[in-house]
Amino acid sequence: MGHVEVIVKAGKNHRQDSLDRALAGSGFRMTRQRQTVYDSLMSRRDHPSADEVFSRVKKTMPTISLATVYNCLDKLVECGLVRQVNRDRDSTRYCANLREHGHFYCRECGSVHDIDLPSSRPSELGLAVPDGFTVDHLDVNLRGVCPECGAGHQV
Amino acid sequence: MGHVEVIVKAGKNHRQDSLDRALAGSGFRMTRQRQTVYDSLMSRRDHPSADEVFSRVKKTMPTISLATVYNCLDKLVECGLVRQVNRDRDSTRYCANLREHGHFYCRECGSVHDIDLPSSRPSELGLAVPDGFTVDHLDVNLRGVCPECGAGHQV
DNA sequence: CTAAGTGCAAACACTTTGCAAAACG
DNA sequence: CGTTTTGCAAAGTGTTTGCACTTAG
Repeated sequence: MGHVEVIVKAGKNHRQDSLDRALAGSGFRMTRQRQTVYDSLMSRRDHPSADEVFSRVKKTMPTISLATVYNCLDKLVECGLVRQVNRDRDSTRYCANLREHGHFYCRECGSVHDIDLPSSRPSELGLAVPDGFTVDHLDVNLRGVCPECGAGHQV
Repeated sequence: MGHVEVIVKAGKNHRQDSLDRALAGSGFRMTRQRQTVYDSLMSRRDHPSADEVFSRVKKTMPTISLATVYNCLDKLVECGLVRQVNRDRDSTRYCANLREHGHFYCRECGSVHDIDLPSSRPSELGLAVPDGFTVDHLDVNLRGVCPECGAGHQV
């Protein structure tokens, strides 16, 4: 029990350190709201929308507003701690996994899963990018059915 | 001149045939609006938003409404003649290129370019999709700077 | 004829903004 | 203390919907 405590605390301190550093690095201030939003994202590594983050954060900080959640999320994106994940016209989702990765969207349940990329360089994926194009960012999305939803259908 | 005429006419007839067939195949009716919207998409192979399609189509059909353009585009997507292209929260764009391909978005000018994919199967792109996932669709997006915009910067 | 499609305006969901009050450094 | 950030409500954007009128088959 004491052991678990230590790990959790260490995890949280480390988390807070990166937040502190990242905010400072981009010239932003540390606020209770930003910390709470970031904690919420880091503690559950799913892909919540701003509204879902709002709901979660309201439990520990009932006075926070949705606009502030958007604001905090934007700042976290700006300082590079969080990635935005867009799936068609759905609400933007937020992802605290900074590893280069793509996303799998389940057509049935709407869940989002991270998919590792072998490389972030288009040429290594066999993509034929014509001369003259400079590629900054590669975004790979898969659609289909996740194991939970597929199980029912395929016997 | 006569030659060009013939080609253009043939192109248009072929185009109309596919539209006829695709609509019929999905149980939709042919309308002047759908034909005009489809022609507009096919004649300029760029990636216009619904609003841009609306502007273009209004020139030849001034009474058409934006809602109808959305409606027509949706039907064209449903019968498989057109693909939707979403870039973050931007307006949905529409693409009449049915070859399997990805898209390159220029950060500077916002232009969209088609990028050929070597395969539509994730495994052939080296993507590690965990067991149990069924993949229907693969969507690859690149961000960066296109040749026109890049030229100025890199001397 | 009659079901499907159009055109309009109003509704919608998600996101951003303007501004006074509060809080960080 | 001076800025930055918050919280609220209001505006904005892209898209969809409800409904009377029109049209394709």
